[in-house]
Amino acid sequence: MNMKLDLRKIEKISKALGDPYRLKIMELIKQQKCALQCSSIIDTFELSQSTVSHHVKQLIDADLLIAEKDGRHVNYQVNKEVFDSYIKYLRNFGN
Amino acid sequence: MNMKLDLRKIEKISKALGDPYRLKIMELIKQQKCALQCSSIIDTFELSQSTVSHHVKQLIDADLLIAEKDGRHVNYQVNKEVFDSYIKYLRNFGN
DNA sequence: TTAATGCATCGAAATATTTGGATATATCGA
DNA sequence: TCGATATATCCAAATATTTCGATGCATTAA
Repeated sequence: MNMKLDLRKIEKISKALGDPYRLKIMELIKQQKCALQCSSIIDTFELSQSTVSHHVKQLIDADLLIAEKDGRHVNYQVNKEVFDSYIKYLRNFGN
Repeated sequence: MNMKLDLRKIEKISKALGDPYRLKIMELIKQQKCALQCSSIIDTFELSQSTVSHHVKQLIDADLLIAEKDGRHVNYQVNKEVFDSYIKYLRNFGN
């Protein structure tokens, strides 16, 4: 797909990744074979439900996560395409 | 070199990249053939010297920039190694 | 239909970040 | 040496983010 992210978007993605809980949420979701539900995330941290929801929302707003509603639950998946585009941008600075 | 960054470091790097001025500073420095001086950065933005200095400091603290003193000036360079390690970490999420 | 569950949103307090002025320090040029 | 230049640091104000309790809303189970 190879989308081109503008600077505003790069900033948003970076900001979303710049928090320890959000990084751990990403890792949790990555480690799942299948998509993860929010309640599992809540069980993992010493954070209130609303705080976890807020963090997850930021990851979704940055398009790092894809949310899929499934009845009462919501399943989250890593948006690999956006990660790839972010990495592509960062490669400008590396090798 | 292939250094392994811990989560705390990943967070710091992400946070450093999560600001529009700091992203533009990185781009400015990248675009230089040779290293850039702080005064050039200040001329580029509508920000005070102390604010620019503060932003540059955060990039240095995250090891995204290498500062080299040269008389009255300081030259900045992108730390490609750290970018590569950061990209390597992010690749866990992408492809 | 009603109660319970899963998640989102609102509002407010606590905390962190951003910003610029003032000042410090080091170096250069005259 | 003395004044000017380049950058860093300190402080405080402005702004943004994080956090949680309360509440709302949709869905499922009884």
